[in-house]
Amino acid sequence: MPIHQAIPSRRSRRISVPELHDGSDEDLELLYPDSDSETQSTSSIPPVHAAPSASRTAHSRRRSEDHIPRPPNPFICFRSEYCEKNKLRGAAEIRDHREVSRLAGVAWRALSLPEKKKYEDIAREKKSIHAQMYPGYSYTPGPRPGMKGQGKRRRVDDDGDYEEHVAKFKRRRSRVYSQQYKPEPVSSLLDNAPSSSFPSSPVEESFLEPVPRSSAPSPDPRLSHNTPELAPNSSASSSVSPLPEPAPYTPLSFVPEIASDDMDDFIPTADIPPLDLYSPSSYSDDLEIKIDRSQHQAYSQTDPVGSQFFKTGVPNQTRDMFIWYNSDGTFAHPQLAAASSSASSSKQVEPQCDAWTTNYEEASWANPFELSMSDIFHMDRMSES
DNA sequence: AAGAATGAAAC
DNA sequence: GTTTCATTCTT
Repeated sequence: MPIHQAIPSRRSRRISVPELHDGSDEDLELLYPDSDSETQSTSSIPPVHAAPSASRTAHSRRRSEDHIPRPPNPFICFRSEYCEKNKLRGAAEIRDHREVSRLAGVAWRALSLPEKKKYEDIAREKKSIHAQMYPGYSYTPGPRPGMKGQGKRRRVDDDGDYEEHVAKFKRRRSRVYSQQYKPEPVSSLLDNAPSSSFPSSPVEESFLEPVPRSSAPSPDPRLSHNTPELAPNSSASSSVSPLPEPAPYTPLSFVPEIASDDMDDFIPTADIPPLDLYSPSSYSDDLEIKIDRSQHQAYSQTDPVGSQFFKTGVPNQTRDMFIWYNSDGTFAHPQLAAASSSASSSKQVEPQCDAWTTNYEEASWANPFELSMSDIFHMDRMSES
């Protein structure tokens, strides 16, 4: 591991660090897993200035010696792990970390809520450790562009960068959009196709209109017993389905409202994320599956999971691959589970959310990616306005 | 030094 | 609402 030098800061950031924590290296290790607290010393390194990340990583920006990095957010935690796992596995190595970030983003968005929560917990934990270590810490971002003669604003108006700036803005918007479920006209999608990350594919047919959220599938931990691998290995990807035989797919109460026009029917369901680095070049658009999990701010009791939409024409079997199964082959999908157990019910089964707080991987997920990632087409939504 | 992702926290 | 910065490491 390369150790980056701490570079003299361009401006000193004030961090109030009134007291030093009693600094256990364990804490450090937890917060910054990669830092080797051992090498660092013969003890007594004042952990105060010890924000390991500050010197080691930190985006190679100039930071003062005693800069204290922010605690990582859930996504950053996820991304780190994502990187690590793939490194370990020796999966197709992607050097360009911009690409890694894109893929991590895809994976993140496809993550189930319980899985996401896992990283939120991790982030919370790190945050709390951070707070222990730096009691008086408060985040102090650099100067904002608003004031001052745009001193530090990223130059965007030199027509060279403007487009990129816009693109970036839209990208950012897009995730907001996906979180908020606002419908977007197809045309704008076309105009703003995500470009490089994903195959430019026949977007003509658009997906999009978010289907009214019905209660989404959720795992029922009570029915499962073991902990399947979260991350499918890419190697296994070719073998299709050691999965439990899917029951006939019967969209119970979540039959999508079909918007007539160019709107195809979408069937909301669930999936697991690819915890792997897939080369975008391996994507193909012959099978059009829309992966679009919405994110919810709260872990709603009734609608805990985001939705995913499949285009019409996707074979039932394929769709079924995306449905959650328990490891014993029973349905994790609350509705399907209810249907199979009691014929009478079209009523919804409320997922047990408290189980989610502790059991992240209990339910076995049908792994759509075992179909091979190449069958999956992801499309970011773009939004203006 | 920039950039790619998302989210927290600060303006 | 908008900006920075947290992680990672190549380009």
